Amino acid sequence: MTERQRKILDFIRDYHADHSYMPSIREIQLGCGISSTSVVDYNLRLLERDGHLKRSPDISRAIELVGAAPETLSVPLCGAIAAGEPIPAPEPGAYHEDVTLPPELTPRDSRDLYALRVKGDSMIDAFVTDGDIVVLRPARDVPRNGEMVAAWLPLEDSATLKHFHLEGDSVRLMPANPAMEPIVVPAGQVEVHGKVVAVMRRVTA
Amino acid sequence: MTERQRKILDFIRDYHADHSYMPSIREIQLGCGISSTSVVDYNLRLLERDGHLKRSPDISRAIELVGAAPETLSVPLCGAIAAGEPIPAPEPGAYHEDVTLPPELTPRDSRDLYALRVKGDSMIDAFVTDGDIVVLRPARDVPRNGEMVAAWLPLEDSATLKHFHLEGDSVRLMPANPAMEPIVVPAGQVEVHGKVVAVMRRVTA
DNA sequence: TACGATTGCGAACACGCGTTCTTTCACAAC
DNA sequence: GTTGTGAAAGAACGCGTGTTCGCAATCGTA
Repeated sequence: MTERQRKILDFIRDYHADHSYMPSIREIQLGCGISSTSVVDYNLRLLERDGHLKRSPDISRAIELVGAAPETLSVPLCGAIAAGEPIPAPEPGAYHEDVTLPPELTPRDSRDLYALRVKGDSMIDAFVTDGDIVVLRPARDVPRNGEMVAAWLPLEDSATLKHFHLEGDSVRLMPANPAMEPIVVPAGQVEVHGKVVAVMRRVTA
Repeated sequence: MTERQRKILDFIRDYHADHSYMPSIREIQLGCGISSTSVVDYNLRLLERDGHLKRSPDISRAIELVGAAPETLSVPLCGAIAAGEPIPAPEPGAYHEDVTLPPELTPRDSRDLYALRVKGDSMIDAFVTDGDIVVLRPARDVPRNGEMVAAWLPLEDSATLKHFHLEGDSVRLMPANPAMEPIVVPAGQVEVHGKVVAVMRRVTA
């Protein structure tokens, strides 16, 4: 990519950040110190050929930045998970707010994700503490050993975040802290509601 | 707000989500089933008066949505922090990529934020583990007791994330795990490079 | 009923703005 | 040399598009 093309691309990005609409060719011309609109058009054509942007012919300010899409994903914050309380099912429409997921936290398969706010310090053994937001994917199959899951124990009426291990007919729920005892229950006495795919925490201190 | 105005606002939002540029008045006219452009202009004028959007006169497709800003914040990912290595200073321009911060993780004062990727498990005692992204604010004053900080020990040539406690002339760096020993050093032998304001983790298992 | 304010409609106007044509210059290939 | 190509410049063309003006329909108020 030419120096001039990079300058044009940066200008478009900045312009789009300031206003939320796109610059015209003549504004790009002035902003980048180019002496003709045809040169801007020429370079925009090359930038479109290389996939850096998309243009709609004959339409004013119709530039789409393709690579710069923030790709943020909104997932419903369905409630809270705390020791002794059931895990809310990911019911669409039953949530109050959305959590915006940055691309760094977005997994490959982003369907049906939901988020829960962690209440209490009952899961600190898995690097998760009070106030954290955990992002979960509904468990459609048996988790692989070692995955962090939201496990629901019907007999004890309690839920917790643990590492999942299937050993024969029993499930071992491993805390991350070796000083704490794992929970071992028959496979029929545990329901995996979701796998943890991301954790977010705002440190307020 | 009129039914028609709400319809126009929704159409603009959808259009802006599809393309990244704004619709023209005539496209709003067609999209909302309005029979004249002047009606669109009239309602846009009202919407601008009520603060729902902003328009730049005589400029094509120059509509700015004011209330609908996702307010995501990009902060530079300046490098990694690992035991035994220095903490990179937040040098502008020296970073390679950006991290998008969702509004849930954005603090009130969002100036000069920077992010570091945690390498190694040397900070697991503060709910932070390998691969996490920590967001820091440069320490402009003495942290309050209890704040999580990135502390740099010149004598040991090492950096770590700990809870900060100032006690007289010495600084106590407290791990979150009571089973581990705190570090107590004279105040002159520790530099606080930044306060942790957020933590993000993608669980890959 | 009368009247002003609000809302809506259609058409013409005028400028914004993408496009295109011509020309120039540098550089490489044959 | 000629030819071809990428990059740039300037000017003109013409459609895209915001703006405005006149007029009708509706509604509240006196």
